[in-house]
Amino acid sequence: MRPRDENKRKLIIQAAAKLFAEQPFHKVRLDDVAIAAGIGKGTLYIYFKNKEDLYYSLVYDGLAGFVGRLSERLQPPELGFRDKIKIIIGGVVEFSVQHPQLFEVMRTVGVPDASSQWDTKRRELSQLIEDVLRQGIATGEFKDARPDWTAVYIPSMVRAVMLYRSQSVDAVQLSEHLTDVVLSGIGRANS
Amino acid sequence: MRPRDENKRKLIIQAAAKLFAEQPFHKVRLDDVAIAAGIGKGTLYIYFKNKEDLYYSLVYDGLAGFVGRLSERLQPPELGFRDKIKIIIGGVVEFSVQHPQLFEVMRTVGVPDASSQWDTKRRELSQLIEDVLRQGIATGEFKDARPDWTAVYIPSMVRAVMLYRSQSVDAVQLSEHLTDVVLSGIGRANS
Amino acid sequence: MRPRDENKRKLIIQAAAKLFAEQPFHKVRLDDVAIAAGIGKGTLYIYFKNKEDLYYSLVYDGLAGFVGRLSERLQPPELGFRDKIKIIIGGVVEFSVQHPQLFEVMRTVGVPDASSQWDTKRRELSQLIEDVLRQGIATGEFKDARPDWTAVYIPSMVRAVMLYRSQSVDAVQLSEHLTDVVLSGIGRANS
Amino acid sequence: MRPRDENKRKLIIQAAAKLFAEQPFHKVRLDDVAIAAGIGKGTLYIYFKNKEDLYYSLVYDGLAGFVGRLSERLQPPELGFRDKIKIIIGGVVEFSVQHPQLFEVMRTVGVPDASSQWDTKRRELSQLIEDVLRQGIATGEFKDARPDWTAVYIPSMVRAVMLYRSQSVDAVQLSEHLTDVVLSGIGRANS
DNA sequence: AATGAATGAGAGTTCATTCAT
DNA sequence: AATGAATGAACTCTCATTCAT
Repeated sequence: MRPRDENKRKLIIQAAAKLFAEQPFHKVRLDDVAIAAGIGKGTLYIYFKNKEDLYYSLVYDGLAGFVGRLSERLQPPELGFRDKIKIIIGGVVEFSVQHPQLFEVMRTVGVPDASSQWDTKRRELSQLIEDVLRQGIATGEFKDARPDWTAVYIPSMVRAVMLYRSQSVDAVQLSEHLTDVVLSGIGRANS
Repeated sequence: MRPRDENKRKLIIQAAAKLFAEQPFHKVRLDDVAIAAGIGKGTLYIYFKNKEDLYYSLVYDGLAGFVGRLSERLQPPELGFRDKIKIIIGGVVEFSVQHPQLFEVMRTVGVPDASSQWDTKRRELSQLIEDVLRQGIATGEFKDARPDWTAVYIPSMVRAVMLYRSQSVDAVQLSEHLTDVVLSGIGRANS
Repeated sequence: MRPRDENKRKLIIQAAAKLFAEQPFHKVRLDDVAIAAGIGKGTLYIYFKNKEDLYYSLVYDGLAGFVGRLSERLQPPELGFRDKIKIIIGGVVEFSVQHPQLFEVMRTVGVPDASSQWDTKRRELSQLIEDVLRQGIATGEFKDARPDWTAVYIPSMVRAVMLYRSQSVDAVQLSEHLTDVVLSGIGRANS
Repeated sequence: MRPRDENKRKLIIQAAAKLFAEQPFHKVRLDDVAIAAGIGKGTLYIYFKNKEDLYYSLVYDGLAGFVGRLSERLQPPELGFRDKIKIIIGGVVEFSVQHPQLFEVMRTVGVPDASSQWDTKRRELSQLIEDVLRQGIATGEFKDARPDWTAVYIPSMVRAVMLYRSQSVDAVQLSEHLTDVVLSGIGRANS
């Protein structure tokens, strides 16, 4: 008996991510995913229930990894809240640059069953950001009437730039610009 | 294929908008669109070249109307740049509230052929915003290294809130919060 | 608009009957059915819900026609019960000769959902026979402890001969033999 | 593919018989057969060439055992032909009661390659019955123009009752009724 | 001998599109 | 212009069979 190769799942997800990034869901053929992954078509169904499952697993895996890593980076107690915001923004930008497919993929995704796994991870990310904001508000470092909204602003801003301005984006510059806007806004005079 | 009855076209677009808002592109059947619009399936092809055309036309129409109206509202020469930003944000929010389907629809949309009509309109909106920003920068009222980026931030922030926080959104409150963040940021201390 | 051609249903059923008679259910491809009927594959799904539906419809139609005709032939009040038995046996034999595919088809059919349409027709046939038997019993012309069983014997006997002895079957001879056996049995001495 | 463990073969056949009795051929998955038999899927192919082979082997085995046993029971030279008919009918009924699955299974079976093994066994059974009939005819005890046909009637009658009236069947009663019909028929008056 | 992960041909079914009416 | 019956390409998914272990 051939042992279940755990790498194969990863392999499939990678191949699929690429294809889903290039075309919308309905144009991606599982035939092509199988070919790209170098496996048989039937094998897909050993690792994933169906096309949707593959799709959401892919988003989930990517997001879960990212949120996990980001969460760790925010642990050090010596970090100030502004530092944390920088880390968050930097992290989101970095992720969007390193996994453009994945970021791209999430565009097609609607709001799935709010119960679906990947949505849970998305909420987790929002919560992570919101928590940082709330702590900063508590110390008076931030002032924000709706940190829950601000928490969803941040990833969406990155996404928008990557989506519509991707050719000319420098990660560092984008991080700095975003941090600037979020922390200080663009208004200068007559405030 | 030449629209004879302009009303019928609107009818179809309305019916389609509802369905495309509820389900992703590939799950919407033209059969259902025809039924919802109360017309025959073949009639769709009189008014639209194919499914994609219907889809993009729908987004285009909505967006074009919005951009047109917004553009007009920004005409009065007595408006200050901060007022204009408020108008823009208010307009986007208002649009997203009044046409949630349309706003929802755009989620599925990827970056279509950059040449596609609706993308043109999206760029027009971005440009509209960017222009206001640049003018404000010129007068020293705004300070922004990348107004082109900021221009895409704004609609994306609205979109994100509508998408993920839609249950609890009050239009006025959202407008104000957004304006606040964009103009002043959330940072208070140590700036 | 092309009007729904009611002949088309018949056409499909005929083509399908031939194929289902030649091969077991799972070896019949709908592709081939469509080709044989000279229609598009999708058209099948306008007239039938799916492969099973086509299959059972086919059996049902054939059986319904037969039971209807047989029922009429048994109407004349001047018929004696022995005549009626002869008519029934003759009818079943004739049907099995004229529609060998259909008879053949029924072999594959299991006992479907007892609720399925075709089973209803089969029961109707059984009942028709049973009624004749019961009437004959009432007049003393027949003696049969279980006319309900005898009613199912008769078609099954025809079926068996057609299935396993089909090369050498003469309809008239078979009818007479069956009538003989059913009415008189084969025992002669020592009864 | 050479059966090493004769027990395992039996095990598989038993498990398969149950499944094939419950569903038509094409709905039975070898996966399920393997699970039901408590063995690996690949093991099936050690004992049987393929799905069809398993299927026919199953029928063959059951039938072969039955025909063998029946044949023995008919050996005693002191038996009269009527006794033999009773034994045959009783045997068929008993078999159909004890192995309803197997009996049920044979329904799906078409006329396979007339060359297939199981058909040979079926012919053997027919021949066994026909021989008894012919001997009875020779002694004048029976009168039957087509004992070859009568030979196929008998099992088919049992099958039909088991298939369509199975809930209410008492083996002894069925045997007696069948014997009655076959030997004496149901006609009483005016013969 | 035994296994079950892997395979991929082939099946049923859907649905955007066409076209006769 | 309007229709919906007809189409068939293309899809997802199944499952008998193979084969590395």
